[in-house]
Formats: sequence, structure tokens, C-alpha cells
Amino acid sequence: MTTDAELRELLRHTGLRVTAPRVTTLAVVSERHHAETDEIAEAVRERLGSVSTQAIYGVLHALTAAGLVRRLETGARDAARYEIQRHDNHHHLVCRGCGRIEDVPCVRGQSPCLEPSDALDFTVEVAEVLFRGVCSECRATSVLMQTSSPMPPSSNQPPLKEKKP
Amino acid sequence: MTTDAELRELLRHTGLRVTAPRVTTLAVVSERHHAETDEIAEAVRERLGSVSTQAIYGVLHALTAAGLVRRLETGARDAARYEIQRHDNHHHLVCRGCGRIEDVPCVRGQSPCLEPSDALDFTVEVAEVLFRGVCSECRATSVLMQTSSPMPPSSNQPPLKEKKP
DNA sequence: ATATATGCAAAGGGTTTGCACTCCC
DNA sequence: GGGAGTGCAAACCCTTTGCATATAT
Repeated sequence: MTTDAELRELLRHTGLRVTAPRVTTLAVVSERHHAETDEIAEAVRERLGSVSTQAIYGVLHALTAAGLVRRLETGARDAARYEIQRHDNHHHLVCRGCGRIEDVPCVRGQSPCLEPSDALDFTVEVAEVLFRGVCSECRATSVLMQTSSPMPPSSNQPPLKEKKP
Repeated sequence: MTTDAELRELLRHTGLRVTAPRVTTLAVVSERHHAETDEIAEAVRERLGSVSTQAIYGVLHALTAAGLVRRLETGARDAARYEIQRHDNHHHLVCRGCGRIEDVPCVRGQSPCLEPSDALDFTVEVAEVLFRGVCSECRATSVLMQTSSPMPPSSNQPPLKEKKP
């Protein structure tokens, strides 16, 4: 848990102007992991009253650009999700049943955790790793297993569009 | 290079109906790697005459669902890209300068090439790995280097919107 | 005082949907 | 013949953009 004063200090220290929407957005993101933009907007409004959607987008951009927040894109047409930048270099599991996202420590634990093999003439700045599959709950309850493995891992599935029930 | 007859046979064998848009789309995707949807549409039309955009979307969905084609999503708001499913389990480098995409063999060479560490209760079906950075050409020519490493790998950068020049 | 954030409204862009028509099997 | 594929048009959804106003430093 981070206090409001600490968040203000964090913003100031990063060189960002301190505004109510920014402080509150930062607080919300640090509390609810992997929240979507409109979830965040709703939560911010609960605490501050009216704040425009565009303001939230602006704040999230600023926080992302400043490196205080990390933006996740779990599906091309889904809403972006955000989490606090902890610099612990973790990756994500996304369940195609319930849409839930879980953190998973990096396989190699260090950054860069994955190097594109050998002498490629390419400067890697970011390695994004996303594991798609089925969480234990969904595996137990549902009929999702039919797609379980006709295709090998690292093949993309057709786009899914399930929403959390 | 794959002949037209082979492509028809491939479709039939997969249980898909054989139509001109499907055969041609498959041919186009197998020739131009990582093409975007509208690039594919344009190329298909060059060979077949008028084909609706929605037909192309439908074909690409069908081919993806059947596992003949692999869909790449290199940025949440960018167009999807497609490549032939070669089952060789490779990953991708994407240059933030020119937008070009290069294949890179899997770091571990096998599928699943990456396992979320140890005893997580999660069935991994797909591991998507995307390396973002700068290719040799862009590194040499441009002013992109300013962002080179204030943030450690595996941190997302703010969304980029550069288009190929 | 001044550059920066926010509010409001509208556009943007890739993708999807609904329905009639046409084609493959 | 019958069901899937295609064409056409319009809707969708998240996100971005433009400009006036309010705010932080």
C-alpha cells in the first residue's frame, strides 16, 4: 500500500505535474492489477467525482511514458490493461476462459530475460512474453477443453472474444 | 514455392471448401511474409479482380481457425499481420523505426519454447514472444536512439505510431 | 505568467455484423 | 439442393485529435 503523499512525491520526482486525476489514477492502478482503461476511469470517478475519459487516457499515457506504469495488450481488439511498473521483469498468463490475467516470474529472472538467439543485428529493447491457455478453474468447470491441443504452442489461435461472466 | 494445385489440395485436406479467394489468399500469404490485411486484400484483387474486404477477413479467419495461417498482432491498434503456419515455433522481432518484422528462431527451439516457471496451475497453449527494438538499418540512419535504454527490457514503451516511410 | 492538464465533442481506423445472393460439394 | 462463402453497407469499440478552459509550478 502506498500513501497518497508518496504517490505525489513519486510524480513530482519523476518530473510530472501533480494533479488529482494523476494521483488517483496511480493509486487505482497500484491497487487493482491489470485493470482495463474504463475500469480505471470508473474507479477514479468514484473517488474524485467527474473526470473525463480523455483525461484518463491522457494520464495513462503520461504515466506510461514516464515509466511509472506498464501497459499490457492482451488482444489486438481488447482494451489495454495497466499495471504498476515494478521493474521485476515478469510476464503474463491470460486465460482464454475467464479472461483473467496472472503474473508469472520471468523464466530467466533477469533482463533481458530472453535474447533473440545469437548474433542478430537487432537491438532488443523490450521482450514481451504472453502465455495463453486455461486456468485451473476454467479447466475444471467448462467445455473449453475441446481446443486443447490440435495446434502446437506458439501458434496463434483464432481471435477470441469472451468476456468475463 | 507452392503450386496452385497443392494449395487447393491443402484446403480440401483441411476440410475447407475450395474457393478462388481462399486459394489466392493462401498463395499471397505464403509469398509475402507478415503482410497486413489490406496488403493481402490488394494482392488478392490484383490476381482475381474484385474481392470484397469482408471476404478477405472471412478467409483469413477461416484459414487461421484451421491452423493454416498464423495471425500476428504487433501493436494493439495496428492492423493484424499474417504468415503461413510453418509449425517451426519461431518468434518475431519488430523494429520501432521502420516497422519491419523479422523472424527469429525460438530461444529454446522446442515447443513449448517457454514454460511459465514451475508448478503453476495453468495450462499453457500458446507462448507469444515479441521482441521490440531497432534494426541495424534504423540504428545507423536515424535519431531513434534517444530512447535506447532508460527502461529495462520487458517494460512496455509508450505506444508508438510510426508508419513505414 | 506560462506551459501543461483537463473537458467536451467528434473523428479515426481496423474489424465485425446482418442479410441477400452466389457458389462449392 | 442445401449449406457455406461472398458482397454490400452499416455498426462497433477503443482510442486519438482539436480546440477552449482551468490548473500547477
